[in-house]
Amino acid sequence: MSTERKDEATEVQIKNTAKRLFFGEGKFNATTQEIADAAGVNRTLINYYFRSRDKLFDLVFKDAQEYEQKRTESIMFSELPFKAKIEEFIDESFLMAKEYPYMELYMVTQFNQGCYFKDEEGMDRMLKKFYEEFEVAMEEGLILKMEPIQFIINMISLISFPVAMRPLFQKTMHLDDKEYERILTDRKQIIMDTLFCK
Amino acid sequence: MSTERKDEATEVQIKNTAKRLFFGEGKFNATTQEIADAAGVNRTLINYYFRSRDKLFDLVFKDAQEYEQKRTESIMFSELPFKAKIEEFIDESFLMAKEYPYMELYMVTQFNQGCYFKDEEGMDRMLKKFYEEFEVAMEEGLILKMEPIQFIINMISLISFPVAMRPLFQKTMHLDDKEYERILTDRKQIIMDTLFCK
DNA sequence: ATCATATTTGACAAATTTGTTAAACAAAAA
DNA sequence: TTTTTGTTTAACAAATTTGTCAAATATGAT
Repeated sequence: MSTERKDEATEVQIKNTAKRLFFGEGKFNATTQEIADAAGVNRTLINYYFRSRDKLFDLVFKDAQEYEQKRTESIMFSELPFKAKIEEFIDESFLMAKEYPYMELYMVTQFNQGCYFKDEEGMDRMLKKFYEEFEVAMEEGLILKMEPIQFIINMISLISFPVAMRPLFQKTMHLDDKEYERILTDRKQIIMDTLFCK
Repeated sequence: MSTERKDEATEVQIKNTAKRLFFGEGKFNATTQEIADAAGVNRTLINYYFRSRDKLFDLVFKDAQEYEQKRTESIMFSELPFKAKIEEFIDESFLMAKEYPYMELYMVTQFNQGCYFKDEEGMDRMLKKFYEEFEVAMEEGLILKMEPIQFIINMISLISFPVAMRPLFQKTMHLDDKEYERILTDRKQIIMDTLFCK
């Protein structure tokens, strides 16, 4: 029996390539052949390392979910004041979106096709914490009076949508890559001004 | 040569079913067989009426695009004051989203796979008009000072995202259908409060 | 060097999906 | 009725995609 692998470069290579294709280039329907070609390996290796195409998909999806949740948790449970947390979250989100612009979209389409949620408990803990801090911020007059859920929806929407919808926006508004990057950079302040009263 | 058809019920039936599957249920990868089954017709009829699967897809996509643009145009070129136009737009969007929750998402994924835009000219005219009215509203202090493009992004994001992301949100936040409907209803006022200063 | 194990490859089989064709069927026109 | 036109079906062919298997190759340990 072998518990260790001498060279798992290929396995990692395949997984990363799949990640890049899905999240980086939006090729949600990439075939095993396309993935193998892009990774520069034989197609059969995908079956060898991951048993099936679906298994590979699930794995990439799970990893992404975990990563995103950890990232968010580390911000939300930090010692930063509420408003700074949101700023941090925006920064992180845009950074992520720069490398993997289609990730959010992929997550949604996966959920649409009946996908379960991984660490539900962790998410609940985080939401609870958020709700508490949100109440305080609202009392302080930092935020317009509203249900916390509405604030969350506002926040996620303002951050994620322009990233997920980028190709649509760019084409509709005739914006080149450089111009859109600038707009996204400017957005951090815009979002903060939109979310907070003062 | 035949310019008229005695009974185009089947053709319409297929098109509507495809529309429902794509936009209503989010089955973006539905096969011709699935579409035919859902429509209760023989699969070959899809080829008979639309020549190929792709042609059917293109047609449904084009129709949806046209419809959405017409809808928006009729509001934007109406005699309503700026703020009322936005309200109208929100109402229309939510109504649309109720029947076809996955439409926005579908549009984006189509654009991601390199799709052209239909009536570019019409869109440009509309944007120009919007920019003009936006400038006025900003001068009047109705809106925080920002680039019009940022306002548009804010608006579309706040409206469309919670609709497109509904399955994700609902599962994450443990909300049943009724509760989410209520949240969407409440959102109109929230969005207006978020977009406008007074 | 030999052996055992891990990795990679090519060839093949199976499944899925799409598109074509010829024939059956229905309905209106001649 | 016969003909014509339009519609629907079943059977087939082609293409695509996935998964399996045995053989080939590499790599490290003995």
